[in-house]
Amino acid sequence: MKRTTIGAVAAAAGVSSATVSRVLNGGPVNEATAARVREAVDRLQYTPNALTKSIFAGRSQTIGVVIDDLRSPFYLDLMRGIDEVADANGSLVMFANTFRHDGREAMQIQSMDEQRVRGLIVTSAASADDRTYRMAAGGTPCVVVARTVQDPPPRLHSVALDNIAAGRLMAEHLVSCGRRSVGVITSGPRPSQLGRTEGLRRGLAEAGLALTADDIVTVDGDDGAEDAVATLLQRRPDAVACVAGRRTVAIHAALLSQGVTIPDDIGFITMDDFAWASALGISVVAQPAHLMGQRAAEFVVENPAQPRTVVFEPTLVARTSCGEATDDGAASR
Amino acid sequence: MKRTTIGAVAAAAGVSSATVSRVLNGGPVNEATAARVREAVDRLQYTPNALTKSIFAGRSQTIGVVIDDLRSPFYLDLMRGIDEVADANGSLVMFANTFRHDGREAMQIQSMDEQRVRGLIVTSAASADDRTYRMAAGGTPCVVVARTVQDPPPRLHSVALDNIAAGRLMAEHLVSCGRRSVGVITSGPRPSQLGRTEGLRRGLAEAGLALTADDIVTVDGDDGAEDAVATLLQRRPDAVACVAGRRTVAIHAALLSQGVTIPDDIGFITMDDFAWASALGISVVAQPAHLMGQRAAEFVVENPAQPRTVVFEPTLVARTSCGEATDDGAASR
DNA sequence: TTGAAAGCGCTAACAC
DNA sequence: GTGTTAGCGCTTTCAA
Repeated sequence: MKRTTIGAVAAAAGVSSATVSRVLNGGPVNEATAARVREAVDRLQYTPNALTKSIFAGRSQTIGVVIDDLRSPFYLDLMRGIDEVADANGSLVMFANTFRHDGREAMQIQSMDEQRVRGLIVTSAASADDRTYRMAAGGTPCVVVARTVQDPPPRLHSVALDNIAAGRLMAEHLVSCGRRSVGVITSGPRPSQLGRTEGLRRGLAEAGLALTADDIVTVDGDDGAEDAVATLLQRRPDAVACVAGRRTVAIHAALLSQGVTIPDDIGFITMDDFAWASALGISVVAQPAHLMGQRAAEFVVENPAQPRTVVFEPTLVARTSCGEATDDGAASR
Repeated sequence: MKRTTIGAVAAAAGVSSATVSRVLNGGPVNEATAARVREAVDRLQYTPNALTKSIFAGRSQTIGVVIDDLRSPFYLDLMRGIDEVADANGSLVMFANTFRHDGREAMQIQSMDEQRVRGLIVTSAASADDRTYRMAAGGTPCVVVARTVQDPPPRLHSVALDNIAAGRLMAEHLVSCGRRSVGVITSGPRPSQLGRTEGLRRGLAEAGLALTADDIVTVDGDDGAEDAVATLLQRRPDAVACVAGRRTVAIHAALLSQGVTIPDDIGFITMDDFAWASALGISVVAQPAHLMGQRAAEFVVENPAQPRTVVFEPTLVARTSCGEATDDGAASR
């Protein structure tokens, strides 16, 4: 199953392979010769080998993305943003899903490096940081998403969310809807989760409300949702704030299955907007995921040497799941 | 920004590059020499160039996926299935999103071919068929998803759904819930849509119910949902069947915004299961998307010469959006 | 404007 | 076991 090579085309057109290369990549070539070459390309159905090309360039035209969990609405939108600017820049995107399987991350990043990707976008845990540092040091622009890195070396950029502000937004909305004791669901001690929880704490504190360690529970995957919610409900909160966007479905289902009604018994707010949120009346704090993806890809394409960091502001999308907001924060449910 | 090459490692270890290659890829090497080489690899942080490797193999280890629209729950699950078997086979997946932008498809397939992907999985329109045929003819295993191809050449496989059965399932459920006049929403004259509509027609016919051309309207993107639903509602159907899974959100929203209540005024059933369907009580006919993705990737990995076709059976996931089902099909709402 | 030749980083024969 | 020598398919000097 031998493929047509540039040499075969050259032979068919009666020119040298250098000439074929020139007509394909735009060098100075006689129009008549060029026409002959193009005819041969068509006739032989020649498809240039991008792999070989990349050997010369030193790298491919592909942008690598190592992602946590494609199912999360946030990552989906992020991907679309990345894909858009990749496409606009003649790049393809190569993609690997870690499914939060630690250890897989490092291997996948390594694979991307072996593929000589034009740039790397990672949404993974800090565990893979040294591999990323190494890649950046090797000259590949890297972008860490959803997390800032301290003291980044050249070519290591980040695109993040102001998580404190996100938590604060949640708290303010909850308070303005008259909620006074909120339970928090987090997916673990990652920076984003910690930041949002801290924001929540501060926002609540400003209203004279305290958030104690007991008010915060950790979900362990979707399967842990029932347990987490049951634990939280024992403290009889009047609202639940979920700072782990990817667990929204499971937490919401658990809430309902425990027999509470939203927003009458309990208010509910979560992270990341999603298509069905509006049908369900679920209030959320949204990240500009699409924009963040675009920005990340732009960092790759522009490839600045100096490390860049951009922090986006979250926005509140108030619907009905926390009750009605009032200016003075009085209860209105 | 020169990268470490195999030659540099060889020099550092005082051996030839052939020996380095052997320790990396498992050839017969003296353990002492091997140790020295590995030390040099670590010290120099050598990352082999997968691109160059692929030149020899004639192709890369990457599986290409050209997808319609990542946002659709079906494609998301499909991707996860593909990714799983790719990962298990040491392959990465390279991905391009056409967003149904005709013409982009052909270009993206061409790009995949230039990347010498190990195999191609396409979910695209028939418009790109000749490019796919050509790739298959060139020796690259290709899998068309969600559509069967007639008279496939060697290495052109397909993974599809029994669309007629899907439509029939919808019809049967609707009928058993006592619905007698159903309106259908489709996204256009693609084989899958046509098949499901035909299945619906047959299923309804068996219950003595007719489906006329006026009962079928086409949505033009999410923005067309309001119009499509308004048109359909003028005929006062007692149920709406949406055979375009990707439009579920928009159609559902349009239904509500026109003031109908589900299932009291109108029954609603759609294609493809999704995480929130259960919270919303929406009945669906589901495709085994995850399995289909796995199967598609397996065809690529196994690379049989003979064209293979596998047609999956859809399943009904009955919830509450059509009312309660009864055995005799009497109304029960 | 074109061709010959060198070489990108690696693997695969073939000797030793 | 290990080194030498050819390439893989392409681009890129350098002459002509």
